[in-house]
Amino acid sequence: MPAYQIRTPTTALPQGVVMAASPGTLHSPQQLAEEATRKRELRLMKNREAARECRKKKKEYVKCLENRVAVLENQNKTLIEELKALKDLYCHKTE
DNA sequence: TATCTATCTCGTCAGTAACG
DNA sequence: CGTTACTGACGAGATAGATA
Repeated sequence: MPAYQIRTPTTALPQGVVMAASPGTLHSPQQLAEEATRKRELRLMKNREAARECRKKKKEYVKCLENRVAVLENQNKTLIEELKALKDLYCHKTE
């Protein structure tokens, strides 16, 4: 599992989703088919939401990495400047 | 302006890890 | 072991920019 992923189980049902009837109340093949369809639609809806959330998290993760790259590049630049200055100082001392 | 191409976005499927 | 959430891969449609 990627490091940016934190599992947080969701309990809320997506908007517009109606809970299926309890198993004991199903009888005819018609009802069974409807139940299967409902289950499939619910699964697709949840997966759709999950995919959106996953992509959002990934985007944020990438943005975070890009920020970190920028910070490190700046630090590197500063350190190079500092090293250069110290070298100059040292050279002039030894002359 | 019509067509082509590259890139982006979204939904779905399939596989996997984690949980109870 | 069954269920659930997460995510990589894929295909389809949308969009933007280039070219004749």
